[in-house]
Amino acid sequence: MIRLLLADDQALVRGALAALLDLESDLEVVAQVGRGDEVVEAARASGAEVCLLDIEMPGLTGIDAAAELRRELPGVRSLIVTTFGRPGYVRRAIEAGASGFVVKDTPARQLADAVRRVHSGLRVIDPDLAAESLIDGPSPLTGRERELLTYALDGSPVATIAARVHLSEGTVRNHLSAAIGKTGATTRSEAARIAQDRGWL
Amino acid sequence: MIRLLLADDQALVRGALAALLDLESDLEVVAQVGRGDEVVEAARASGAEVCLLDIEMPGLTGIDAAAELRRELPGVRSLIVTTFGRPGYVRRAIEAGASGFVVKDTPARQLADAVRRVHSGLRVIDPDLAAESLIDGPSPLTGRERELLTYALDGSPVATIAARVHLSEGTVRNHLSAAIGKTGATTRSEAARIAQDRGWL
DNA sequence: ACCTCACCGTGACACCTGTCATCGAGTGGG
DNA sequence: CCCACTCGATGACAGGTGTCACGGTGAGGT
Repeated sequence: MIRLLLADDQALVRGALAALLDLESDLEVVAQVGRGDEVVEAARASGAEVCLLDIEMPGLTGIDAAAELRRELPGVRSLIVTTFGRPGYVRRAIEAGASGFVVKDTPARQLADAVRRVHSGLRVIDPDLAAESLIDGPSPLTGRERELLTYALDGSPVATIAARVHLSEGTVRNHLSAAIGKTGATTRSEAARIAQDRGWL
Repeated sequence: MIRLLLADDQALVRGALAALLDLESDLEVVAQVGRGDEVVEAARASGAEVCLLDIEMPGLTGIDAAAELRRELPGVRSLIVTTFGRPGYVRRAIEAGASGFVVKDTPARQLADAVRRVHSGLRVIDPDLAAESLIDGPSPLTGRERELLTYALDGSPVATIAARVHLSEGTVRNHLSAAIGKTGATTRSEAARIAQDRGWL
């Protein structure tokens, strides 16, 4: 009997996944949480062996939750289950110590198998995403560039961004210009979108 | 026995919802599709009585699929099940003839009840969303403004948008300026984001 | 010690963007 | 019929934006 923890901010999806996995005779959902920062505590209390983690969650990212699990409960394995198969996500998930990465597009019947493999110590990674993540390479963005791009995501004017990070307007423009060059974009909005698509933010 | 059709582009979520609903003794999932433009055909072939429709789907929106169902198979009821509880979505869903609107944040155990109510002819609408949708009013955007805003969503330069719709650059700027005023924004990117949040696109 | 690189800043320049005034054509309601 | 509204367009202007050149600091590697 493999003991599972589910972390997803959408209650309906969480409950549905629980129903799906409980159909398997060798799987048992022992905990469910809707926030990233509740994962470790719930995992400890429930004695979960495998944690299925969504990435977009309030409190803490699924990837960050996987890193925390690695530190606090090294015996627990984590499997990222997410909507967005962004190349950078795969890389960061593996670096955070996750044992698997599955997108929500995969057929439902394959999920239980992925869980079993992760539980037995194998790595489960979507082959297409692994390839993309390799050819793409790691993020070329510096810390500042990444930070400023996240603020540029909604199309804020440079002045607003500069005020938010307490920097000169010219400096912000320069960092963003560098980011635009690295992403191959022509405007900061486009650069921000591209960076997000690749999981660089 | 209520016969259900599930439409959601994420196979895992679709399968999980099927597992969840099949646990109920009076419900039966008789069809599953991953595209909006396959809904009507599948509903006809399977004899579904209630269709659970996601909004974001390839081919056709869940809302548009509900409208098509209304026309082609008036006896079939539709229940929108979506991630985003945008006020404009609720309004458009009801206008399209949907009988219910539920966000994926709601507890899993409430879904089956929602399905039963819809099947018995009642309307099921998230009360918070209904209120928001009322105070918000309908979209103030004209057709052109809405169209141009969708192209502005990714931060494209005005010149690119103008070329795409075969309009003068100045005209595009004027329409976008109007949209910026109506949304209370200061840039077209912000206006586009606000309009999308309210379900005006 | 030297080099590299990320970081912060200034100034200048060409270009893009948002706003406003103004025009004409078409549509539908009172 | 006239009015209100949308749509398309032009021109002009202030201000925002992207790029480049240049300078300076500090951390880390050789």
